[in-house]
Amino acid sequence: MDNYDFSNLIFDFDEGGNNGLIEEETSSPTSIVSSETFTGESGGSGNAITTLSRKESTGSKGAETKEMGHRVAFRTRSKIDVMDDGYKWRKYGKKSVKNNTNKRNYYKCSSEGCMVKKRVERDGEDAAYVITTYEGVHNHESPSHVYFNDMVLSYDHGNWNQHSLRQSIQISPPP
DNA sequence: CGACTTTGACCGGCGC
DNA sequence: GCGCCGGTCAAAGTCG
Repeated sequence: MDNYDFSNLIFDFDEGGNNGLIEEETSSPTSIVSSETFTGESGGSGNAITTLSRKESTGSKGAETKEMGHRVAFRTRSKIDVMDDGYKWRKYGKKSVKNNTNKRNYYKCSSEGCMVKKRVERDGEDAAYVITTYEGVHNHESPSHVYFNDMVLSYDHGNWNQHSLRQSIQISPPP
């Protein structure tokens, strides 16, 4: 399992219906959950780039009733760009951001009816790190029946608590 | 032959 | 109003 190394997990949970529910003034909207329970990175997680300044429109204007769905950002250390999480992803775009010299890849679930989008970006400072951002939820079962981490996040007064984070990545695909 | 990847161009939103 | 940035689409090409 040297392919994936969960040194830093960044959960960027954005719900459109945050009607004043989560209104932290200083707390950044981006909750960083450093989970070292995975492989106990040996000094890997040295610098945590928590400055993910998201221009969240904290301004009043709700108008967030749009179907934003879920947005989760994983920052992992992997040798490969895309992590095979069991779903089939179709690349539909590649762009280079200014903040990052590397290119950003855009993936979309190949299954019909499943408009889940995935954004994979490589860290500019640490090429070993890959930032994968999932957007949306799957409407269908995984083609390979993969049980990813059973992570149940509970929002508790402005703090994300990992209620149940199992590190057992049980992948039982057909041989 | 089919599905998927690749790359450039286009469009929209936001900032100045 | 213009320019910049980010995101998406579509056509061609490639691989299995």
